[in-house]
Amino acid sequence: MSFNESGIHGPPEELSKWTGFLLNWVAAHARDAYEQVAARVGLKPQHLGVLTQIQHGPMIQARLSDRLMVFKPVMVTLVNELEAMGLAERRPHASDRRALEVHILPAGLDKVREVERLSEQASAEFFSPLTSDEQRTLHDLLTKLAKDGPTGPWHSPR
Amino acid sequence: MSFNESGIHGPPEELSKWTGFLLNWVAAHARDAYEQVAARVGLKPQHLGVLTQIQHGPMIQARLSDRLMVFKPVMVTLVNELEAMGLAERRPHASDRRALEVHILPAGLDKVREVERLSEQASAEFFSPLTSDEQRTLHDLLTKLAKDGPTGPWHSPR
DNA sequence: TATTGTTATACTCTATAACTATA
DNA sequence: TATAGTTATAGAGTATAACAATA
Repeated sequence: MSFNESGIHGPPEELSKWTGFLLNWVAAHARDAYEQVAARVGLKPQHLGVLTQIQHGPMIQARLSDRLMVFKPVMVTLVNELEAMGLAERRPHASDRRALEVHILPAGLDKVREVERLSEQASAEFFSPLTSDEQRTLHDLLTKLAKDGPTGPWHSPR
Repeated sequence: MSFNESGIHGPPEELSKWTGFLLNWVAAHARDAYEQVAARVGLKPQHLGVLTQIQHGPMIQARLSDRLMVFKPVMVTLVNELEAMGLAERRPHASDRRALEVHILPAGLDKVREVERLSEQASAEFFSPLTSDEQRTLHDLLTKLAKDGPTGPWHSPR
């Protein structure tokens, strides 16, 4: 975990006051765990974001930018890298000659499946301090916050 | 909220699978809420981190670096800024002539108190989709993860 | 006039290195 | 030999601007 992607400030001792601090602390470690999973297959989380989005069918780059909430220039780089690794490829769009569809390749699908396996393991380990019931409860509570909270809709970059 | 401090990737729709994704999504918004609180008193979260640490007594810079998990050069800048704003000041350490104690000033204490007030409001609003019982439950579950989980001890930068 | 993809560029944040002074 | 503070600098990551091609 890099410094201060832990969010806000400070180690656990003083996180107890605002639940939000605690939330950030735990989330930072979850993020870290997932980053490690991605690293194990030689990818960054964003690469997996793209592969996951296109695993059941192609998507044009602009849509990927929107969905993954990254700026267009970043998506250019990500797709370049995925092409270089032979995990995905750009193909011209049938009707819109401006657009490029990003298709997943067999090797890309393999990566997705391996990461699914690894991240299920990682997730199980990460939440192991909680019972199955507690894990369900946590999931429900977070879902409520994500749905009803001020985490509203999203407007994409350009 | 800046893009991808949302963590990992993607908007809420697909966050349901791994609780960790959900966790990150919600945490990003909590972080954002707190950043807005800090911004309302003209500070960054890290400034408040420093002020909070020294509100009940001075601390030398190196300790602040450790506690807030930021690199030494960052702490130099933060304390410079706090001094420029008249919220804190450096004073020589009594016995160790290498060290500088960072003391909070009256204006700094005022800021801390105002932020406490504002962030209690913000917190209440943020977690309002949950009942008081649910909020307590969430706090307990997160505490368990922070305490027993792989969020282990910390080794400070230099 | 707006959108897609790309390049180039700026800005911020994170991290390291090197140095002085002191322990 | 190690620690405290500072300066300088390198490197990622994030964001904007501008352009050509197409809608």
